[in-house]
Amino acid sequence: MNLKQLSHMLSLSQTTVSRALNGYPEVSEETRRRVIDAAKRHGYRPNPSARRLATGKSGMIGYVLPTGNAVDIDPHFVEFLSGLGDYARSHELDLVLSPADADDQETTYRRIVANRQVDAVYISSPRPTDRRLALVNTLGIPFIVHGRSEGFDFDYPYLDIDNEGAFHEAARLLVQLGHKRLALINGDDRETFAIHRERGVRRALAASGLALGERHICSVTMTEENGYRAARRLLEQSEAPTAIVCSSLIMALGVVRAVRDLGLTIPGDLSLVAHDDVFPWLRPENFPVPLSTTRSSIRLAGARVAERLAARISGLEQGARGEVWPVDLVVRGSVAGAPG
Amino acid sequence: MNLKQLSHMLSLSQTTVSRALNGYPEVSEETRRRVIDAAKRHGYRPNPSARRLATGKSGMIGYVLPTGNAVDIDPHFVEFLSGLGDYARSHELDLVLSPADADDQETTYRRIVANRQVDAVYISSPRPTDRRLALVNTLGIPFIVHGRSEGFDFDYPYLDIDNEGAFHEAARLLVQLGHKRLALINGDDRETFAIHRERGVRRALAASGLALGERHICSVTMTEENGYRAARRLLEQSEAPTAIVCSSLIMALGVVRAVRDLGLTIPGDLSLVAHDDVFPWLRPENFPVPLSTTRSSIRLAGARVAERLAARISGLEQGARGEVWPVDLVVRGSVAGAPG
DNA sequence: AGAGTCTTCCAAAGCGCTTTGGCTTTTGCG
DNA sequence: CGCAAAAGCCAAAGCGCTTTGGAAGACTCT
Repeated sequence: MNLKQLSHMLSLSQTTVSRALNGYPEVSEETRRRVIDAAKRHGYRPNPSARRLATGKSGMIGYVLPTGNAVDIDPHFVEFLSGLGDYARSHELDLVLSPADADDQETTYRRIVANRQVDAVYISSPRPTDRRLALVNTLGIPFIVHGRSEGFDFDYPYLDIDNEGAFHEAARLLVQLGHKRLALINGDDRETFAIHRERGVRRALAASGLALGERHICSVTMTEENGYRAARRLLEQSEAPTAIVCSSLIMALGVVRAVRDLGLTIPGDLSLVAHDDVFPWLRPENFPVPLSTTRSSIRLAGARVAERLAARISGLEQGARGEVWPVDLVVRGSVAGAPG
Repeated sequence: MNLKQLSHMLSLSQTTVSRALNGYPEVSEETRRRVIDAAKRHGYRPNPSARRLATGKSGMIGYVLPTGNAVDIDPHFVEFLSGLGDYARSHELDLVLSPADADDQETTYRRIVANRQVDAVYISSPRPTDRRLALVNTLGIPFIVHGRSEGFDFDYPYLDIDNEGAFHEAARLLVQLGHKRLALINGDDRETFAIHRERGVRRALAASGLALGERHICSVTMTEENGYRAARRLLEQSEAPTAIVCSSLIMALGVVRAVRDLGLTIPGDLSLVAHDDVFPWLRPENFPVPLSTTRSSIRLAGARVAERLAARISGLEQGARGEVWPVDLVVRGSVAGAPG
């Protein structure tokens, strides 16, 4: 059933039917009802390809997926996706993933914009002066950044959590508990979130006249193994930290293993706080010693990004509004006063 | 730059230019060169919307993403996606994720097929007589199933791993080591993979006159917490198993924790084997006691599915070819002879 | 009553591509 | 050399929608 057939069977022109369906005012309320009714009855659905060709709108949102043999998709992605899907489903929005060479995403961005394949895109894990951001900004497609960049002279719309505040709070708590030597096991420090987290920790330490030693900070991709290695390295040095703040639950798994291997205990010898993005399959309260966390549901963020993307597409949201979510500090058994 | 402009500047008709570009034979080799050359020089790229409207082909593959408040996307998905992306990237294939209510995916399948939004779809985590499979089969869109269904009277193309064989091998090893009481911590037993795994274990036990007790089998969604609970339940009963086969690394984390909480040891009191889909962020060799696994890279499967999907779209692959990958059994420190 | 203004609808022109059917021009062959 | 077949190209008709530019009739106002 296409527009032609429908309009013919209503003895109306395609114009009128199209307008009636799309809510234009140039059609009487009575005809509109008649049209909508008939459309529903016959299960008419406008052909998206045709509509897209005519309007340039696709009803999809895009994400450029960095790929490559050595490139792993972050497991956080799937949780974010769950949230995005939750919202998108109820609005008949589809998500198109365009795989791109991790080292050349620009080509892909240009392609999907030039082709009008999607109405909006989102960008995740941005870095300071991230090229994707600059590009997308000049290309003029609606977008939202999940996370934040830094060092640009223009504003842009984003959704981020208060990474600095979260890690500041975590570190402050540890300092208050008497810890003098804190360490940070961070994610890739080329990404803004990691920079912010480090900043938060440093600020908390500085407030008490302490500092984050060169050898007390690690920046690695967030795997269990890297968490283990980092922890061993930290704990086996002479000035071993008495508390560790860790950027992910997955790495925290490794930290816990390292602590055990070294015959130490949590929180007796080491206090541990990690950031929790809220995975259904790995929960901090179920760690051998319940893990204190800074918690923020990445899934909710996904839903919110979808919502704002939809709002931008429809013109409901405009401007470069940034949105920063506060992060909960959840204290559990893994922190205690400094030993000695 | 569109076709009209390009053909005009070449003093050719749109017909000829289009044919030259698409490799049709009705055009001389010389003109073809000339056209291709000009197209490249001016960076001409056919408008996909227009092409899609004319041909009905979209150059995208689809996946219906089950969503809902209580629905979590499987973390395996992201690894599969990495593989899919690897292949898709090199072939300029995009992936469109259509979120659907987990309880009503049919509507979405019908929509994306009716709208010709994608050229092919894949289906994952199928169940016996899975309705999606029957639907997609009648809708006549090219598809591939990742996993297998059962109980249909038609054949279909799929890619699966030898789940039964893998778990058979694992169980057989344990039996050979003298274990009499095996337990299985399985995934959702409404899904075929879980059924196959159980079958494999049973077969191995039966071969030695043993059986899988009613109380020695669990079927749960694969989270750390569920692994822990299942293990406790198993190990605290009177006829506690001396060996456990477990359907995922994530659950195995929970099992390890439970074993510790109970003051037992691996492999002294309990032998453990788990299935490993090969996550970059969690590796069996890094478990407190290196974990024996049945291993199969789900990422490679993703790449292969993409490859076959592409082949089906282009008509290169036809028929209902099923492909079953063997699974490696990797023995590490977590298995030993039965205690006592 | 006539002019001007809404209201309601329509015909037709795109959007940019593919493909059908047909028209010249070459080519092959007796 | 003449004729049929093949080669090479083109004009135009879709694909199914949106949107522009009217047109016809109903209404208001003086």
